[in-house]
Amino acid sequence: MATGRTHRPATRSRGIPEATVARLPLYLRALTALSERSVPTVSSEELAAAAGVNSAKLRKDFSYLGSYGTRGVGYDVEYLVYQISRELGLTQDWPVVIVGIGNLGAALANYGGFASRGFRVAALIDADPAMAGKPVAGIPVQHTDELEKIIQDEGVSIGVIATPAGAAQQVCERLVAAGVTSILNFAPTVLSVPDGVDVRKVDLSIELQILAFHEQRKAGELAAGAVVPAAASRQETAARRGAAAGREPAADQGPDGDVPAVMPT
Amino acid sequence: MATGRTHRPATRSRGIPEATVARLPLYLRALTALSERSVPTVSSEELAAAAGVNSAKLRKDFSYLGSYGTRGVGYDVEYLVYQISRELGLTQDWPVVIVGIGNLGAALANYGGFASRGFRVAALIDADPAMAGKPVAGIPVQHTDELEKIIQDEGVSIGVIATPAGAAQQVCERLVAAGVTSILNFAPTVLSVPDGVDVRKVDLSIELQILAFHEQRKAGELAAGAVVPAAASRQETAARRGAAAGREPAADQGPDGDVPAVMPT
DNA sequence: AAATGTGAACTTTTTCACAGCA
DNA sequence: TGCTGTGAAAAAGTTCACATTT
Repeated sequence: MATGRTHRPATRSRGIPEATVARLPLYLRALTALSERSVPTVSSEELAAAAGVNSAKLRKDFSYLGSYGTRGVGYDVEYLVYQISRELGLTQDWPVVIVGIGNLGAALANYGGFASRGFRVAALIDADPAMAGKPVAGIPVQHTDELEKIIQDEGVSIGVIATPAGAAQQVCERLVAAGVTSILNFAPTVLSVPDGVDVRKVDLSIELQILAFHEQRKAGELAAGAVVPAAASRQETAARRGAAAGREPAADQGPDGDVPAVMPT
Repeated sequence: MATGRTHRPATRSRGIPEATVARLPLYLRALTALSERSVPTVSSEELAAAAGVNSAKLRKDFSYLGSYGTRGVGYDVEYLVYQISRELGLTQDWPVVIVGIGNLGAALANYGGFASRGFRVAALIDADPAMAGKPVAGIPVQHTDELEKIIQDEGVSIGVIATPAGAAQQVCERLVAAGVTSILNFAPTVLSVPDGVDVRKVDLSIELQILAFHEQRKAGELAAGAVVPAAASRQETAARRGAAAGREPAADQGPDGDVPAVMPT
């Protein structure tokens, strides 16, 4: 819509598909693990297995970044780590504020994966005056009154909302007004933001509900000679509805693709 | 190599697209809010706005469930709440165990949205003997040794893993061996599970990295006459790479679709 | 008049399969 | 020979636009 350019990517299109972007952190994690084990190169097959995707997808994903592999050999681990990090913007410093230091906010502040990879917790903010000054994960909690000042002083462009649902929209608006342009929302609400502001949502109960949906399906299918030999008759099996629901096999995927099926037994 | 059933869904496919399933909890939440305000009916337009999607998508989604609306009128809120709940399997009781009661596990145990909507925290499990018996969110923590017994006794089919990454795969295998067939994984690892077991992953650092990617793009695009008038020159703007990257406008989406653009300013 | 439900067009994502290169 | 990189095909998801129903 907005841009008038609707012709085919004429020359070198820098447009990485959203689905690919969402998988880059996955590859990066797998690569980092390999790097720590001093593995010098890796094939698309191996890396794909480690990341839990299929190798064709991985190769296609990488092809959007450029030609970073060597035919007949594979990918240089260190080099790929660098390329993906740079593509994701992790070679720069991202100061982040966490608003709402309840149970979840504290967990986030303590979460190691946050601090690594270029993200730095610039401030913890809570509306409760009793929390002010109290250190969480070694960082003193500051009062909401300070929000705008902190964001401007630290140059924060990414905010994390871990407040109750009722406070989220208001916090969001203050963050945005102060200059934040990317928000990670843990509150179970739909946030309204102006154009140009990115919101990503993490919702625990939604994930559980999706699992429940598939779980129910499995219960309904257990008569049709499916998998899952152990303990299958535990549910009340309320799945009475449409006629014999002969859909897919029971195997299912995670949020963004495949889950490698490796029998541990 | 588990199931041999690969035939096509023969007759009336009860197959609800995965993307639709992922949005049902969103609709349900919006509907529940309307229900609490005693709103009797709602149009696709209104409901879509509340859920943060577009109305055509919502109607299409609902069409997979059946014809639950009334032309010229809209949808009966209570009726839809019931239908979606049932479709998601939330009309039955889902006992859930949470393994790993650190900061995050405790946050999850305390999270209200968990307990509502059919999910019941059947047990909190931690490997630390010092935690045993200590109540979290009113539920005494039990030791990992009890894991199998709890799952069998309570008929648990959904497990939540909130352990450190190093313990996750092992916990996962014990859960699965004991009969769990759906897992919500908060540990930053790819879990290997047998066929027929569902895994969904929630990964805080991945979400942040995706935000960083888009944030970097914005910084690189700010020369091209984009949006974001306020405080735009804060980043180091390392985005020097491909030639003039004239892609989309700066507006972006969340994990599963649209973000309503409502200027608060 | 208003709003659903849905074929059809379109877009995005995944998968296939193999040419091409080290 | 082995593995990448990628066109082309297939599948999944989204949006359009309007016939249909209340």
